Amino acid sequence: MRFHSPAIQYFHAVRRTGSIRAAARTLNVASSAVSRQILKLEQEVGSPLFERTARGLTLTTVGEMLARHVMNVLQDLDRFRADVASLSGAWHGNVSIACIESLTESVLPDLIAAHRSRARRVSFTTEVMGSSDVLEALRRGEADIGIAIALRHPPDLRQVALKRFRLGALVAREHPLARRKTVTLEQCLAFPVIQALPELSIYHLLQPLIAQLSETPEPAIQANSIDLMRELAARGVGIAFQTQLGIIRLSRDAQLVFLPLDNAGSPVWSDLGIYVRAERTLPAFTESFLQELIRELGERERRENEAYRHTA
Amino acid sequence: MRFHSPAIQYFHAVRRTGSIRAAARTLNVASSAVSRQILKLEQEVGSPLFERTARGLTLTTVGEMLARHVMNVLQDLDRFRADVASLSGAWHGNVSIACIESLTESVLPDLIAAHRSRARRVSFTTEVMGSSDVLEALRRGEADIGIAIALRHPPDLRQVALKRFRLGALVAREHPLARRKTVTLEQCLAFPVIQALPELSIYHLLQPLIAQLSETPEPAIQANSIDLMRELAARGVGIAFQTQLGIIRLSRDAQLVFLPLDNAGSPVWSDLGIYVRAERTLPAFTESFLQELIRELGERERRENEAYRHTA
DNA sequence: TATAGCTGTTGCCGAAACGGCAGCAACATG
DNA sequence: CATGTTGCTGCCGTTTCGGCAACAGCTATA
Repeated sequence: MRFHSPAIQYFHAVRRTGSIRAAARTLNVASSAVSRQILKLEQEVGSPLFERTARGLTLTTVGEMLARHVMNVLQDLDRFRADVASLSGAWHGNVSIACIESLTESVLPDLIAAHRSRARRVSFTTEVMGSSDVLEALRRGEADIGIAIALRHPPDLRQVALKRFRLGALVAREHPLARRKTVTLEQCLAFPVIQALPELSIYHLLQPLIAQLSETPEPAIQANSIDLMRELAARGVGIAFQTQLGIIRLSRDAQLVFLPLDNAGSPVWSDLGIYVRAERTLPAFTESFLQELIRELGERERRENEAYRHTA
Repeated sequence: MRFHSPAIQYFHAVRRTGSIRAAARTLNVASSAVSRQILKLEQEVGSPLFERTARGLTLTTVGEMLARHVMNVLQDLDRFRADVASLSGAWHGNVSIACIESLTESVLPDLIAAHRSRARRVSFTTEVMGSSDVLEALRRGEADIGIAIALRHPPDLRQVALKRFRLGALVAREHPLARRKTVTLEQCLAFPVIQALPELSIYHLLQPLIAQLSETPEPAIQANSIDLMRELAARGVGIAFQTQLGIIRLSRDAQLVFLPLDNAGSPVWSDLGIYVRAERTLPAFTESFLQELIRELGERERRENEAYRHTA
């Protein structure tokens, strides 16, 4: 099913790899063929699409415009293929997800497992990265669905859902604060804390609040792994700060206690956004999973708010 | 700028004309070339795209899926072209509008004239038709922007705005009812009325209300032209029913009086929707006009509601 | 019922486009 | 300075595209 000019596929490959020869390798054609298609494209558009450097090619402004169009075409072609396939009963395809680390403990594995048990021929590709990288991966067409801390998102992305979860402190069961129902930032800073590095979005959520306080946190540990921070907190090394998306797991082996964070009397929220490329219609099977994801996150949001309502 | 396979353009032409030879004529190529491209497409998709009749070709289910994809591609190509052109300062293109008749008296001509005076190189194509035809023209890609009575719209269209205007009776200045501020349907039916034929959406707005009444309207005139109905009302032939979108014109040569309609004590609304193909990003100059259109209709909605607030 | 006009399809053939190979110059890295 | 990388370009065989003419099937008209 290759009814599109090879030029646009070659262009797409060159944009992704940043090199004509590398693109040619992934396409299994000679580099000269790729080079000529790019030159032909530039001639027809009437303007260079790439800037040539000794290392390879980078997009020009017009090139980025074409990249946007080409991505629209190729993604819509995927959707068309899926539509035709599902017409003959074959509900299969790949859902590619880019998300931040907080989802990996329970939300995503639970959902994927459940979905796979129903639709066995839908495969998944998941990649964990920082919030801004999630948005970038979506823009570049390297993921279908993105889950990230809700920052200001570029206009070519669409926020299909926004769920808010309480930010909280993770402390070991033996920790002096463990008996409390909620904690404030000030109370926490009296103890050793595990700070998130700037590459984690928790850093950007807490930094402005810490800056407002007079005291500076006692230096303990800085880390860039949610998982590592959790394990450190469990060993009593310090207090970690996270959004609480793993209630089930926590209650199972109750080594850790989650304490919702209060600031100036009100909860500290962490907004989780689900994103999709705006100029795109998702294949049916992807859309189906997306709806389940939204529903599940909404469910967890509701459950958490219920659990901590008396602490608000 | 023809970097897409000729196959999809040929397919698009065949779908529009419903015939290979006709498509070939509009494309200035031999019909055999078109025929072969269609056959090649069908081979690559693995399923027939058209049903062959003696009169020509009609789309199969798979064909309609491909038509959707091809339309997405071609419309996005148009947008890309416009984007590139506007990069070099050339802000030009064509805006194609499909709308119902109520807009032709003042809204559309005013807006187009104003827009043309600012952006002289943006041309317009306007076509007047019934509400359901407006939606169909959008779906078929024959118009960029559609304005119609807000019915249930198909999922492949997006309602970008919804404005409500009061439905009212148009009577000549000398008409016995002309002095009233509002009228009810019952009051009107005591006089000769000009009924809209089912092809006009006013028919579908009024019919359920008339059906609720015990008395049947006095037969007078049935018509399918908003303009004709207005002129007949001005000559005292009967009462016409319309949405009031021409305040300015009416106050200028006050031959006619517009009486907001009341039914069971509450106003009768006529919802006007602005539609766009859902799977599409509009070119910048089209989007610009669309925003002006929404603003203008919102403005008129506001003004009318103000003018008749005391009658509500 | 015969005819004229329409439909899509197919063989044939020249022209255009595509792609592979090998070699070029320019630049980066060691 | 040597080596490896980059993109680009003649040369040439293969594939694809498109035009012409002819064919079979259907419809409407005389």
